[in-house]
Amino acid sequence: MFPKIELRHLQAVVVVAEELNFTRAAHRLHITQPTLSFQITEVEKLNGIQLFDRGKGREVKLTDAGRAFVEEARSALCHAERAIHLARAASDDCGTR
Amino acid sequence: MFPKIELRHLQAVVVVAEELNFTRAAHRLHITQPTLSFQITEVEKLNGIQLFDRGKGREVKLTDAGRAFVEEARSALCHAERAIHLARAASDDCGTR
DNA sequence: TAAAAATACTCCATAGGTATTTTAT
DNA sequence: ATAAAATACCTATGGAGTATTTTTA
Repeated sequence: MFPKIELRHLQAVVVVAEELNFTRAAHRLHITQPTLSFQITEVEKLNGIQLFDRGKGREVKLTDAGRAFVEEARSALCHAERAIHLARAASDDCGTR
Repeated sequence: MFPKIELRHLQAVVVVAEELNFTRAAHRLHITQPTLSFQITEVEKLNGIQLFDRGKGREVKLTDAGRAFVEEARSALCHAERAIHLARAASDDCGTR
């Protein structure tokens, strides 16, 4: 019923998918590489899915499951931000009415 | 850039909006009423928005901002769940291929 | 006075960090 | 030899709980 992840996990997966490099992704997210590594592993373990192939060497690749996940994750993040923006806009309307 | 809330907050707002009663909503969320009360306040404070009118008495009402927020929050939660479902489906495809 | 939300406080789980190891170029 | 990811461990923040107070219908 309740998703076993938080927005921070979605954000993490999306950025890693864009960078295909944990170290750079961690910088963008303002967290350390081990923390990011753990977050991704957490998402995969908790939900029984494999999002990235990183078995062979240091090259990080999206799996098919990862690609599907990222697309929806982007939408979720987008709507979450819109929720705040629209609520702010509605509040401001009241202020200037 | 990064939303100052997590999915649990979105879930909390959505359920309170449906119940219009913090105690019942808390039950549905499997948390206590004070915890829920605090979560909602947190969302409002951190983002400078007012989602519920609960100044007068014990009647809880959605504000305009709240209504806008809830709609997007539902979408965000929906996409988050779909992210997991689709990823699982993609994984299973591989297994049965 | 009863029912519901808010407040005060306490505590523990866990998110995040540092240090290190492993691995593949 | 280097660059990047994983692992181990530790700490501190804050998420969640219990107890209590406030409020109004």
